Amino acid sequence: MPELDKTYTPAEVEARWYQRWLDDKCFEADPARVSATRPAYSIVIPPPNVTGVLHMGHVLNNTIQDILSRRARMLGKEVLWLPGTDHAGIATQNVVEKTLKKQGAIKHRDDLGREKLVEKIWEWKEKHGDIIIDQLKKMGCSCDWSRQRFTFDDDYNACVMRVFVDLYKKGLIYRGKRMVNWCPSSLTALSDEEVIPTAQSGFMYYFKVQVVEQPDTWLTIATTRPETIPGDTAVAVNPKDERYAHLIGKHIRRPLPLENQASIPIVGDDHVDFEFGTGVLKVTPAHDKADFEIGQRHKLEVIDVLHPNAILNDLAGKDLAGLDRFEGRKKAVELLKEMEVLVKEEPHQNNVGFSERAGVPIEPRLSEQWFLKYPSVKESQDVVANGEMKFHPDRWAKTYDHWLTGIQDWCISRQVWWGHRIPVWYKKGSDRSALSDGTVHCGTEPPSDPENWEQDPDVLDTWFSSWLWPFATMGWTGDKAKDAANPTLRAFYPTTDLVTGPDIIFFWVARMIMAGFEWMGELPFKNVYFTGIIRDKQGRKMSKSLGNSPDPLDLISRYSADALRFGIMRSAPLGQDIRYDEQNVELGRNFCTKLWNAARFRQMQGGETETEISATLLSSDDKWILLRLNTAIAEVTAALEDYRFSDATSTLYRFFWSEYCDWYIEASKATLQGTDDKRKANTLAVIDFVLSNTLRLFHPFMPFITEELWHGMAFNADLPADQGGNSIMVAKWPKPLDADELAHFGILPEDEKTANDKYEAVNLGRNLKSTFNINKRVRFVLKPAQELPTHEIEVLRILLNAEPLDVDAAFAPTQGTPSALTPLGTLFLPLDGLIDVEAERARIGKEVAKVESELEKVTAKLADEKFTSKVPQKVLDEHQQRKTDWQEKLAKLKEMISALG
RNA sequence: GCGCGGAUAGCUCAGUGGUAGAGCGGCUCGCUUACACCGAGUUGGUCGGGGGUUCGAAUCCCUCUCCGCGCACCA
Repeated sequence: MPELDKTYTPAEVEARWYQRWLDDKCFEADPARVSATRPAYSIVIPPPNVTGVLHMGHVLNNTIQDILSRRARMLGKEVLWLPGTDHAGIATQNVVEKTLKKQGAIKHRDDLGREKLVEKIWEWKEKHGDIIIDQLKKMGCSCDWSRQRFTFDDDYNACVMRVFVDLYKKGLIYRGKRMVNWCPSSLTALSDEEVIPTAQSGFMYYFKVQVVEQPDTWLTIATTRPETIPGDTAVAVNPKDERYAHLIGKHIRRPLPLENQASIPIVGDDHVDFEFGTGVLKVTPAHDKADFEIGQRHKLEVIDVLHPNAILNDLAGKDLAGLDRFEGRKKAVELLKEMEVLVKEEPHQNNVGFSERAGVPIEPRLSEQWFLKYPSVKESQDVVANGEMKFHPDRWAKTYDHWLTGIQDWCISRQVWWGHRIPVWYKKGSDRSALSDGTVHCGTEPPSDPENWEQDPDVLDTWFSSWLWPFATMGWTGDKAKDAANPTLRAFYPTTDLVTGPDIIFFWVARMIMAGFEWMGELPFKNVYFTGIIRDKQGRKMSKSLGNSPDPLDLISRYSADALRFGIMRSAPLGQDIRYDEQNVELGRNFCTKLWNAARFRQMQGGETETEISATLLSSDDKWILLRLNTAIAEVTAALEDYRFSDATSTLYRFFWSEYCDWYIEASKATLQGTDDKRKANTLAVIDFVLSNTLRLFHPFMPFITEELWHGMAFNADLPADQGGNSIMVAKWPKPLDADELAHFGILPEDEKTANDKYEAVNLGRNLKSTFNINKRVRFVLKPAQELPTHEIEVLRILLNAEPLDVDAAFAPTQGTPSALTPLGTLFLPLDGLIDVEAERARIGKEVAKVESELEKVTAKLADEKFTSKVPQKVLDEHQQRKTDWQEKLAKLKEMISALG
């Protein structure tokens, strides 16, 4: 056995093993190896932004995927964890544009033009694209890097084009002039999902307008956006509103712009809520979704008073033109004041939609966009509703179902340049509003006479490429015969698990399911695990602007990747948000150190790795730890099968730290420090057995240190290469000893009690020592309740740190000797009158009080006829037994007090 | 407004009808030949409030309060 270093050096170990795993192609999936006895297991990574950097959310998400993948390998499956990145259209273009502007290279993207800018973005991608991938590698992620994909790869691009053309031909993609969410910063349309409603404190402005036909009548209108008054083309009231109904059909004078105070109609529309504001609504069809609909119903004029970048245009009038929308608001209020029509302004809370990527308020805007009527909606809804696809936690199924029920068409076009260009060409000189077969071309290839055509300038929403991820990454071609012969698709689609955040359930998960059905005829994954959101200690979401997100790479360098992984998994209960606390990572590091030292301890006992355990030589402690190991294996296995990762880590922690290290190893020192070589070798065999199982149980969580120790302890030595000889990654996942094996070792369930009783006696003895402030080795005397083997006495002595431990059935303590009732008998701490009798009396008195109170409770219950007559026999027996136990204990405690004198 | 989570020890969380738990922290001891990134001991709770069902409720029902999230509305 090679000797382990005194201290663990994770940085060196982690780098070395990761390279070795890569060299040995340990992560590479081979569809040819899939068989009935070697089933496939697959996950596709939620592709991070190609120019992004790793954050804690990635750590959580990818640790889980790695745990699932690594365990699947240990279960003997052929595993494909398929990695890659996405091009994140708007975000990436924003970053590059901003950088170029900062460098002074451009003022506006038009200065460079489409081709040049896209070139610059590619340069950026080449430079930054591998950062996040390298970071995932630092975490230990066991992805098949040979299959790494990017949403802009040629093959992938072809999939996107094919899908667009297919949907277009099916009539599901159409072009329409509609109100969309417009981002004035990125100058593009956004889908509803990319708009985040955000509470804003603003003002509600009340202003009055004159009814043209009745100059004495004034109406008061409430608005939050006075700058859009020049775009008003009507005011609306509810026809059922008695205050105003008689005015329908008349007109009011629009106050702005000053040079064009047009007369606009008063219309009746049910949309108006007469409880809200004044019950009179100004209608701006160009700048509000609801207003646009009112406008449609009443055939109102549409006046767009904003430039695309939200600067007011000439139609807003000379006072407002050229102002930004927010400055324009102030100016409009001033003008209303000057005209003396501003009635009041009140602070007002409302929700304003913000662009998810650019962080600015979006502007509802009428524009020509491409829309998609979602395909395969019913299948997608059913597959989750009927439980064929499982969500964990399953409450997300309800959210998913709700969204699909009220689903709206998806605006898929974006007015940026970094993205998949829409494969539609228009015949030059043709009228785009009246397209026909001859004037529009939609195809994966340009028209044969490209000089006569112009391609649509728009690109597709990034999610329009991401929704194909589960099969486009596997080489899907859309050709039935080819795809049927594609070994990767055949073996690994549908994938097994998807791990993602619930915030992208609509953006991504739902759409992937639809795409799966539409083009593969099948669901894309069988289980979806939704992680929680990582929050800081105060419960705030982690964000760049708050600066409360730690850098995972920094954590790795300070604590190791294993520590980070273990720490984050320990604090991530199923379905709940995670309070991140660096202490958990520190605890992960401590755990690694403990593991390292426990392995070193084993090595220091010498001897080769022992494999044969002799049933006849097993001590009660050996049997106990084997039973505890069985429980731990069963618990961890069950927890992982239910995606309860933090439960799994709790079990690992409890088993290893408290059961194995604190009790078993300490107890086995009786043997290891003894002179019986046969027993010693047998205990070492038990230790090796337990450690080799422990390392395997830990491996999915802490891949590096477990691999290092697997080899360091030579547990790989006698194993075939593909079963752990080469790497712990493919060692067999532990199984509890079955009934036959337990019988072979002569282990009975009640063996657990034998050791437990002993440990309880130890606890009580230690407690005695600390009560009397004894911190040296001292003499204990046990007056045994039954005969004890010498080995057990030696274990007791070591655990009690007693010198000596006398066993004396006839022990007659001097008055005042502290003692404790233990399952093994009465344990005395003879201090030869050195103790404070009063302190001891107080100590036992406290215990008496507790026992008396418990006894009182149970006695009262048993005296209550309502209780005894209604309760099941089993519960009654339990209570009876409890009463007897407390009574006995009380009697003995009283004896102890009287023995004090 | 509708829906979904959550409220248990100082902190993070287990605990779905039968004697309230764990880890961390705090405090007190201790460098006993694996480990001070450690060991031993100890201290912490009328289980958010109120009502109900029950012999018995942290647990089931009703109701209220507070925190978080989603959807709708948002003039």
